[in-house]
Amino acid sequence: MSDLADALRTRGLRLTAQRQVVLDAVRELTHATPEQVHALARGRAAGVNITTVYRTLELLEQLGLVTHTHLSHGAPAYHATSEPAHVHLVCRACGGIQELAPDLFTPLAGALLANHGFAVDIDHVAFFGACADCRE
Amino acid sequence: MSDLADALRTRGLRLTAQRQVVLDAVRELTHATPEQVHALARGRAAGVNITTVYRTLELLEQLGLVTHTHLSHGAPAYHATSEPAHVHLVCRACGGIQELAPDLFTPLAGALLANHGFAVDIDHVAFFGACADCRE
DNA sequence: ATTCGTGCAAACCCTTTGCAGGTAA
DNA sequence: TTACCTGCAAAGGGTTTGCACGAAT
Repeated sequence: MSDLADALRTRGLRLTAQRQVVLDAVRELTHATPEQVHALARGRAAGVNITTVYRTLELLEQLGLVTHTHLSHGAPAYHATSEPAHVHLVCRACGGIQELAPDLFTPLAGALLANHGFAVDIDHVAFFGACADCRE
Repeated sequence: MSDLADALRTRGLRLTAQRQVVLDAVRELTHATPEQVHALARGRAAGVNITTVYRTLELLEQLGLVTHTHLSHGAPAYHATSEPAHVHLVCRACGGIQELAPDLFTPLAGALLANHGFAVDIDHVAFFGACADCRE
């Protein structure tokens, strides 16, 4: 039994082809926007509607199976929680995205919790700036 | 001569009442959305149009007089670059925003630059998570 | 007199909502 | 059978664009 089926079952919700396909798409794509998820999912389950993609992403997030970050001014980026946690470095010049293991970040997260009582959601961390190539 | 007049003059651009009023509004408000800037500015310069607010914010950002951050899913938050740099702690539960001196953050910024060649834009840093009150 | 800037309206993108029919359980 | 889920279409928020008038220089 899959994670999805379990999570749905324990809440009395239904397992549908659309939900399966949307979760699969998020897992395969990295930093996928709702539109990108839609593009992949619609080819697999006979025309999954964009509306359903939005509703399903929201549901999957409540179930704890996916999260999202804001990596640009526009659409949010979704990824599966089964991936290892990471922070994002977003270059404002070239638009490139680097993923980083959260190691460098954990001391700061600890300090924010100790000094300010603030528990950072590490999956939502994105730093904007200029990457090595664009800084020259 | 004001910062604004100088910056405009050196580029052959014109000083208008609207531009003055929009910059003043950003300086007075903290984390102001374009809509909030509009609300304040329109009362001062005989109905500044929302379109002009957007165009002026973009211009002021190019001139280096304001910057913006994304503190929520929706509208961006503008602030004047004359304010001291700070990072933002955004609570996803209550929506509250704390500002923090960047001290805690500078070691990480240094490490990102040294290890990854990435120059973080400190005015765009926002951490999402749960504040002390909402964590209980 | 020349540009540049503004207001208005319409278009645009992304997202949410209302509703009726379809489907998992 | 009975909720729940989906698709469609329309509405909604935030933002951008085209165009002609108006204003700074």
